[in-house]
Amino acid sequence: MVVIDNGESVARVDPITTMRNYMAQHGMKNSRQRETIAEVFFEAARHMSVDDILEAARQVDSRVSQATVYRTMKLLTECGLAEARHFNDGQALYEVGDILGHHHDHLICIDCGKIVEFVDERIEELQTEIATKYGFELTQHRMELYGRCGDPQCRERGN
Amino acid sequence: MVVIDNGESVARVDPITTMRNYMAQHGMKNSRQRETIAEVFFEAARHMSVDDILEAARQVDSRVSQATVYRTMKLLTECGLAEARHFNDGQALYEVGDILGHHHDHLICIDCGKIVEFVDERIEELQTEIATKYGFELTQHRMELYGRCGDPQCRERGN
DNA sequence: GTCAGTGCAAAGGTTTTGCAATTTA
DNA sequence: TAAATTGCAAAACCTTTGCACTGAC
Repeated sequence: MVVIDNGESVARVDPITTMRNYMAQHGMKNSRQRETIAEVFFEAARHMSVDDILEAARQVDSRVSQATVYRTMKLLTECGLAEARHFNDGQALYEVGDILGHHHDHLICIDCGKIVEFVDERIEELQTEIATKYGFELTQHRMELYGRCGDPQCRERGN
Repeated sequence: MVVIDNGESVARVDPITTMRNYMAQHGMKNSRQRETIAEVFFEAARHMSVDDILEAARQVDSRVSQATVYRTMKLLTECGLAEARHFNDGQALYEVGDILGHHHDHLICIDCGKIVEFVDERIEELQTEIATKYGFELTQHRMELYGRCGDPQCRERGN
């Protein structure tokens, strides 16, 4: 169960229920694999690649294939329950969607790969202002800051 | 010839000269293909995929291969003369680097694919502030706003 | 003449897809 | 039982790379 507190009201969204509703509304059938994949993904609640998810799902049920993970994550993305990120132009990383957690942006260490999530309301407001200025109706945005984290334990790439 | 006006001083950077200097400093040889590719890329000065660049280069010199375009764009990226963008997780789009044009962010129409470039100093400042707050030394950032452009001529995707 | 650059095609990595078999409702 | 889902492997897609040949210095 995830709680969203947007400062005005509190909504409770259960991702598994949301997924089931979405499937029902779209003439889709549920399956053992989809439930397993969704469970491990929402339980971990962190940035996971398809292979991470596959590995975790197989610990619960060894009969899950990579293709099904790809298909299920696409489904969850369509629901708005998951979002794909491409920080490094390699494998996509999935994280829980805005409707479950708070929207946030990312700060990524170019040496150790550490990812910090943050929100800054001033930036959110400026983004809307800029979109409006150019006649756009904003639907989504992506902001990623890259730098060196300065952590003493930071291991440079290649170590 | 590209002019950079950063508000304090004005520098003139010729990309072809910069590329030649870079190659000389790195024990590389120039070639007919590299000059052709660089010429068409800097002349167009817009977002171009590798295939766009290949097509344009072949109109000048039919003996240019895709592999050489990839290799040359990588070289130009290392020089800072070009930057790769991945707006849609498909083919990369290249644009001229910050040292040639002003740094800018992007507003992308999700219906017609139109790309608007913009700069907002307030956002630039906030980004640095946020990175500092989390102990990061900012090296680079990426901000993309997605929405509907509201243009009457906007053709929805798939048309 | 030497060594870097090229073109080609093959290989690489990630994601999608066709299809027969299976599972769900 | 009909229709959607699965697993497998092949294909698709973008990009990189090995190698013999070409071309720049």
